Amino acid sequence: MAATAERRRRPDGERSRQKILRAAASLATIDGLDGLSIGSLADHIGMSKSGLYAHFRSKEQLQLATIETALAILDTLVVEPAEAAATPLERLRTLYDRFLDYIEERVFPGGCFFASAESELGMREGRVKDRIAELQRGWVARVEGLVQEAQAAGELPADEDPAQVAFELDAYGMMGNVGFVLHDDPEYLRHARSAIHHRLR
Amino acid sequence: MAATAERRRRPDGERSRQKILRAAASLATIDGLDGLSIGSLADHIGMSKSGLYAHFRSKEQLQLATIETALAILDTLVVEPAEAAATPLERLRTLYDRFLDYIEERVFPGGCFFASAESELGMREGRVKDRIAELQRGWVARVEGLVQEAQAAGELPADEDPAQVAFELDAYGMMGNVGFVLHDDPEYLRHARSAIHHRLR
DNA sequence: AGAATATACGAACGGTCGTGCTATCTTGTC
DNA sequence: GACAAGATAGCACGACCGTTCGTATATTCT
Repeated sequence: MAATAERRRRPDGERSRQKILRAAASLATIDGLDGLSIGSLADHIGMSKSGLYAHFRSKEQLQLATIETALAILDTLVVEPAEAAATPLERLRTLYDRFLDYIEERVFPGGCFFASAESELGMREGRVKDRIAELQRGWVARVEGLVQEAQAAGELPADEDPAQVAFELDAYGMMGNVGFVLHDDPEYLRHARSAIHHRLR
Repeated sequence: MAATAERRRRPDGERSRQKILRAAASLATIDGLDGLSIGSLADHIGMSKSGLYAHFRSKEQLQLATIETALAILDTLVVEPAEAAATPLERLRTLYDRFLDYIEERVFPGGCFFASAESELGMREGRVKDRIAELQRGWVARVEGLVQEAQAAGELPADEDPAQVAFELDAYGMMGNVGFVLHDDPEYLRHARSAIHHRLR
């Protein structure tokens, strides 16, 4: 009768897995999600290549797991604090304030993990690109929804296209990220903050 | 008497070189400037790896030459048409109109060559990254200068920070590019055009 | 305590990477 | 037509790539 004795995972293995994935998310913002190599990742955290590899069935699985790890970090640092704000407009402002903080604090050394991945994977094919595209759509949909809520609450002018507003807000964040990383100059983040706050006035 | 017999290049060699560099610029927008490999590039244009390599002293030299080739294409398709316009404001509008055309027409399969390179090389080091950063600064300086000229001509409100306006214009272009490539959806370019034209009103 | 399994390692695989060396064509100049 | 030099190809190198396998150790379950 179905002797499916599912063995439990060991805590040290789970700790290793988290360590691998956090390092992978960081290195991916420098070398790219594809440019990241298993050997250098193993060296970076002091593990053997085969020991690291055993946690995943393929490099693609490692990449997919890395994306989910980065997503959890973004949720904790950016999305969840924004959801705690009182009004839709405050949620929007907090979302982008926390987003720009998360870039400036170099949570990932190469800026926003997802901005990097979107640029890198734009023309690729496969599950990794599909997941990144899906998450980008989800982010835009969230912003667009908040804009609509703010309009319904009378906090933003109701005659503007929410999709257009969401596009512009995201553009400021994206450009702030790229400029800040490329020139190591927070001036770009100041421009982004200024543009966002002016747009949400 | 300096017998510096400068040996001339042969035209067939120059043709090959151009063919290589144009293909390299295209492939770099898919696989990245670093991800591009000499072997696959050689296969792609039907040449041997060593025959291709002989045109350059190293991969870095190939990358640097590829950047200059992409720059010449951008200049021809975007910058020069803009400079032909009558007023500063018209030059600004033409610059971004041609820029978005150049993305939409898929001059490079992965969108704007320089947008890709900026995102990829943000945290790298070396001459390739330095050149990309230099060109990005040059582009922003050009836009900022045009904004100042337009203000001096009374075509744009004089109470705005030119650097801020340039940041926002560039943000629209950048986001339009990334979204268009990632989702293969011209909606992002429409948003970019709308935002830019509204900003230059 | 003993059996079973999760974790980690070292070694090795076929393949591709960037990079040289050498030989063979092809072209322009005298 | 001879000759120098540019253009291209063939071949090989050491390094690294993702991946697999066998094995030793540490933990959990019976």
